[in-house]
Parts: sequence; C-alpha cells; structure tokens
Amino acid sequence: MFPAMRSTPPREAAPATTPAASLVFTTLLSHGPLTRAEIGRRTMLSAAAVTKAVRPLMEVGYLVEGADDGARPALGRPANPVRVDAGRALFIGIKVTGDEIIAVLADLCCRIRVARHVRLTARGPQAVLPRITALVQELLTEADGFGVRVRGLGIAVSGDVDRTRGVVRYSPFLEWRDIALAEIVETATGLPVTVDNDVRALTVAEQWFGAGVGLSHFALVTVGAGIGCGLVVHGRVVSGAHGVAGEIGHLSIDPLGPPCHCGNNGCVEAIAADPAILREVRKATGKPVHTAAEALALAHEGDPGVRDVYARAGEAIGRAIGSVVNVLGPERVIISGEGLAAYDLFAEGIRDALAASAFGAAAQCDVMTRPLPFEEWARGAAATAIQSFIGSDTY
Amino acid sequence: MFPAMRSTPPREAAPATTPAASLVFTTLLSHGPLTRAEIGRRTMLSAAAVTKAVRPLMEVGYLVEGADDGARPALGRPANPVRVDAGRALFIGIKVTGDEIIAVLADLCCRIRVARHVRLTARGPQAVLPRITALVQELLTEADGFGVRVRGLGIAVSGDVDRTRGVVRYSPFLEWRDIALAEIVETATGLPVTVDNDVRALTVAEQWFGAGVGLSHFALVTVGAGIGCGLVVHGRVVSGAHGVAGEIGHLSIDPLGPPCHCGNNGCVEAIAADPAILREVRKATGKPVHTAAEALALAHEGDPGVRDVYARAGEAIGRAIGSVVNVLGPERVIISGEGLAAYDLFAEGIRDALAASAFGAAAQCDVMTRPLPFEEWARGAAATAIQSFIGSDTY
DNA sequence: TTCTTTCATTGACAGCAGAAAAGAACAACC
DNA sequence: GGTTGTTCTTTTCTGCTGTCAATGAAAGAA
Repeated sequence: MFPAMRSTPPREAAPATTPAASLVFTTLLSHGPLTRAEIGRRTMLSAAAVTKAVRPLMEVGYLVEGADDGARPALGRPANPVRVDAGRALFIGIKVTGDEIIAVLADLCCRIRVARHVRLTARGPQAVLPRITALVQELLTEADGFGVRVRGLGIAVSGDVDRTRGVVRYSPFLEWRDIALAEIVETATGLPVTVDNDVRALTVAEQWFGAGVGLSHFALVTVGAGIGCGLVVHGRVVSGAHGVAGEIGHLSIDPLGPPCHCGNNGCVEAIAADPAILREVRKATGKPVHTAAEALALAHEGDPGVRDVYARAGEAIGRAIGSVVNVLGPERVIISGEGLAAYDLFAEGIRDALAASAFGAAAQCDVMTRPLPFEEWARGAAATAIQSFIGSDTY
Repeated sequence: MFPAMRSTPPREAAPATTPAASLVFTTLLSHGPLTRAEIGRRTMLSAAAVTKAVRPLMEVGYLVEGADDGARPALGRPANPVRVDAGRALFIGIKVTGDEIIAVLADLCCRIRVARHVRLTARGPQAVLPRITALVQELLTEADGFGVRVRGLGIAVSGDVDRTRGVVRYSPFLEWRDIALAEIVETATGLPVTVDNDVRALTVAEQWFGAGVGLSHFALVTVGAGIGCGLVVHGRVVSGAHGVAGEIGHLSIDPLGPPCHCGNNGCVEAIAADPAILREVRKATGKPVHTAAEALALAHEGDPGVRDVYARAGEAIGRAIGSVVNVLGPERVIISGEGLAAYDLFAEGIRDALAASAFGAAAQCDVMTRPLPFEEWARGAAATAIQSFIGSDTY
C-alpha cells in the first residue's frame, strides 16, 4: 500500500504479499504448528482467506505441513497442521557494545545456529564498521554450509536509534552520532539491514518468540550494567516520540539516594545497576571488589552487608517495575539481563516493593524472569531482521 | 468487518460505513475545514478515495462545503474546503462524581451547547441511575429546541471501567461494583451509551478536539482532588491489561513521605492532591483551612509556609511527569484539572523537577497547561459518545 | 486567448476477503 | 458394511474498496 521506505536493495521474494498473508505468517511464527482452522479462529480471518494465504507461502517453502503430534479431538476430519519451515531462511543478528560485537546466525524461527563474538579495541565507527562487515562475511560463509540464503541482517545498538530511517542518532556508550548505519552496512554487505535499539530488539524477540507471545501489553526489564525496559503497548513496541522510551533506569526512586551520572539523585541505575552494586559492596566490605561475579560470590557466602546491598537494589528494581505497572498496566513483566544471576538475592526486594507500589488491579500483573544468555541480545537483533523480512505492520 | 459488540439499539445512520470514510470524518473533526486534496494528503488516501468517502457524508448532511476564509495559494483551481456540520447531531455527556452529576449537551464538534449539574445525596446505583435518566430526559427536551436528534450518550465514571462491555467494574468513590451501566441506561433512555473512565474520556476529548490533535503519543495529567493521567500511545488511548493505567497518583516519590490511603508512603497523591495540600497547609499555619480556595488564598497572600507546601507539591507532580516522560517518551504533556488554579505556585517546582528527571531526548517533550472548566469532564464523556458514533477504530 | 497549475470527478480495474457450498477424511452407530 | 455426523479444507462466486489514469473545472499568468 505504501511505497517502500528505502528502495535499495530490492526485497526479493518477500514472503507475505497481502496483509492476511503477513498476519498468518506471524501467527504461525509465534504459535508453533496450527491447523488452518485454528489460524482462522486466531486471526479472525475466514477459512477461505487462510487457505489463500497459506498456499503461496507453502509453494515457496516458507510453510510446510508438519506433524503436530498433539492430541487430536478424535472427531471429524483430521486436521492438517501447518508450520514455519525454520530452516528455509537464515538471518544474522548483531549486537554492538562498547567493547565487543556479538553476532549470531539464526533461522526463521529465531533459533540460534551459530554464535560469534569479537572484542573491540576502539569504538569509533571507522573502527567498528569493518569489524561488523567482516563478521557478517564470516557468518555468510557459515550460512553457505547450511545451503540456505541469509535474507536479512539486524543490528542492535544501545542509545537513541531511529529504526525507520536506519540511523543511530546518538549512542553514549559507542560515542556515535548520526550514523546512517543501515545504509552503510547495506551497501557493504548487500543484505537488507534493520537497525534498532538493543532493548527494543530484545523486546521484539520476546514479543514474537518468547514470553511476550500473544500479549498486547507487556514490559521487558533488563538488569545488568544498566537498567532498561522495553514496552509493548497495543501490540506494538514503544519507541517514544523522540526515540527515548522505557528509561526506567533513570526513574528517581529516592531523592536522598546516591548521585547518578545523569545528574539526578537516587536513580534506579544508581542503586541497582552493576557499577552501583559494586560501589556499595566495596563500601560495605572494604574489599576491592571489581566484578559482578565477585560481588555475587560474597553475597552467596552470606556476607550480611553485601546481601543488604542486593536487597536494596532489588527494592529499587521492584519500585521501578511498580512505576511501569502503575503507568501502563501491562499484562506481564519479564525480568531479564545479565544481572539475573543475582535474582535470588533481588527476588524478595522486587516482590515486596512491587506489591507495595502496584495500585489496585495493576497488581494482577504477572511477573516472571527469563535467563539471558550472552547471545540473546544478538538474537534480538535477528528478530528485528525477521520482522522486517515478514513485512509485519506491527512496527 | 466485525459484528457489532452489542446489538441493541441499532445504530441507525452510522455516518461512516467504510474505513476510509471513518478516517476522513475523524480527520475533518480534528483538523477543521480542509480541502479534499489536503484530506488526501493527510490520510494517505488517493484523491478518488476522498471524493468517494466525502460524497455520501455530504448527502446525509454530516459534512458541508464551507468557507475556509483562509489564505489561498492563488494558483490553480481554487479549493473547495469541506467541514463537519457541527449542528447536524447532538450528544450528551455525563460525568458522575461522588457528590454530583454534571451533564452537557454537545454538538458534533464537541462544543458544549447546554450544561447542567445536580448534587447527589446518595451514591448507590439505585439512587444515582434515576437521576442520570432524568437528566438525560431533560437534555433531550433541550435538544428538541435545536431541532436535532441526540445520537449518543457518554458516561464518565472514575475507577475501573470496561468500555467495550460498558461495565463499571469498580468505582471506589461511588462504591459501585460490576454495574452494567451501558446496558441499563440504554434500555432506560433508548440512546446508544458509551461508558468510560473519566480520565480516559478527558483524554479522548483532548485527542480529538484539544491539545492532543494530531499527536500519536501524549499524556494528559489531571491535578485536583486526585492526580490522574491519561495516555495516548500509537494514537490509541491506553487502558491497561486490567483496566488500570496512568495511575501516576500512586507513584511513590519519596519513601519517607507522608502515608497514602493506598498503603504506601510518599505517593504523589499524598503530597500534591487537594486533601494532602490542605493537610499540610493546616499543619504549616495552624489555621482550620478546609477548601482548596482558602489554601490558595493564603498562598497568594504570601504566606511562606503555604507557598512551600505548594512548591513541594509542584515538585512531586514534576517528578511524576518525569516518570511518565522517561517511560513513554510522549511528544507532549498536557496538565489540567481543578488544581490548575494553583499552577502559578506549582509551575516552578514542576519545571525544575521535570528538567532534573527527564532523561536525554525525553526532555524535548512539550509541557503545556490547559484550563479545565467544570463541565470539561462531561464534555470528555460526550467525546467518547462521538467516537462511538463515528465508529472509529482508534479505540 | 492560450497555457499552466491545482483541485475535483469519473469510470475502469485489480485485489482482497467473505459466504456458501462442495469435497475430504475420519469416528460412531446401527 | 453402509449410513450418519462432525470437522477440516478447498473452490467458486460475489461484493466491496481503493487505486489508476484520464477528464473536466476554475482560476491566474504569459
């Protein structure tokens, strides 16, 4: 209906041509194998529309009729479940941090096939971009081994990213400003490139392939070096009018709390992010603790001061989640991030603070945790590439 | 496309039959008179589609060709602006509070033609419902004087309201639980009834007819007896998965702050809502101050203790807005409510606290105030009725 | 007067999805 | 074993919506 945003390169063989086809495809991606009748019920499409949407997708091989091996209702004509052929297409997802690049090769169902990471010594675009293209080439040759083409590349970067234009407006960690990343990498690699904020990319992965499947309102909270939050409202990822959203790390929880690098006092990030926890642990123990793992070990040894630091951090996170819950009323909050390793220490604080701050029915919100392997961020980037490939209007 | 939610009563003469017609109508409602060419540009519809959408609407009189009397470009064929005939239909909006009912008769452009209010002595449904129907009858006879039919009725109630089912799930102020308000009033009055939460209704009015026109992301903050917030994300009003959203009144700003009726400490509402301000003013002055007007008068007389109370309240509001801005990144925040009378006293606190807490580009958010006449809440209810009448898919 | 420019309308056309009916594949029942 | 019933799936037909391209309309400019 609308002309393509960027014209190069041509998206040959876009799988879904009509809105209905797109809808059917995304439904199948998220909800495993389904019979055509079931697809019709879920998408509110007529049976005829489903048939007409499925056929061309099966002809080009993105969908296959596959065994559901689930319990059948034993009455009426047996159903023929349809599923996405995960191996029919590959995607590359890349996450760029201040000191490393993580890259994965993922299939159409966003399962990781190959993972790579390289350390970075310099973070300027001139230094990083060649490393990205080299890594992409490496994964492209890997993909040849599967005999399947790579159909898209997603790149996740922290900071202010304009996905529709493919531009990194400002990334504090990388010290990048106004880099037309999608365009550059597209010309360098020949792949369709999608660029997005890292937390949003992770949120997309959860929305389509994770704990957010089927929910139109949820929040994804990441705990680690920073505290972030991805939001899905009305079934769409929230980007904010100025590219900033979900900045719960800088909610000020306590006006008398420790100063934050943002200039404010008592930000969640100044209490519960890794650097803040390390600082407090050093203060409590007097020991030169320099990694999250060391701090965690001390806590697990039972050091009461250290445990107290984690308890306070958990409380701050819980209150931040409480703010999100009160403001948006999501159906579910997914907690993830490297900091999840300390979840047992956070848990009580989070639960209590959330219970205290959630107002009324907002407290019915379901809170769950999800482990975050280090490739997960890159997988999120791959998910954005898959999303672009499908041509979903969810974005 | 979908079957009607409730079948009774039949929505005769629904103005917009096709999605395009609905889009054109809402565009014209929000953006005054427009030429057909301009409508096409704004809606991304072809000129042909606009012509075909406009014609039937003009035939039944909802749209008229009217003078734009604006500057014309002086080149090419002169344009024929089209506008909504505000007087072609009337709507009733009703706001129910704990101690009064406010009702307005509004035209299709949501301009108030008649306003009424009655005090309530009891707040149970058995007591209130007859008053509502009586008030509706009164306004219906008023409408006869205009020679135009009333096409819909909107009711706004504070608390947890399920608009799609027309049910008040729980209203703390009214002490109502699970009242099928829409159904009851529909059968009593014969009008199509829309029931919604009061803050959301006000948000709808701003979105279609106020300072939120054309914005897909904004927040409406109401200050007064309570502190509330309506949110529009991706062009749609946020209701939350459990009917609760925008509860910024119960964001906990200061763990050491005054206790709130919700059980938590330092809630915004426990610092900046009218009752909290009165309590603090009494504490500061020792005088038996019992109304917001008295407190305001003291502040304007220059009492430093009282001014300080307002300053702290302003700061709390500013930090609450900061939270919303950080979480959602809206394009604009509209501050309104009865408490706006004291805005000059709040202003500095709001501005400073917001500037301190807004992170990065989120600070670009535009903050503005809007006076709130007492009928405005009822006008919001009328706006929801108009929205239902148009059959907009925005909801 | 004729050209240019912009606005508006018309009729033909293509695409998408729904309705209804037919076909397919099984279980249960007599 | 045939019939009936149930559910899934496909086919055919139809209606509707919005786009395209061509045409007409109304002004100012050359």
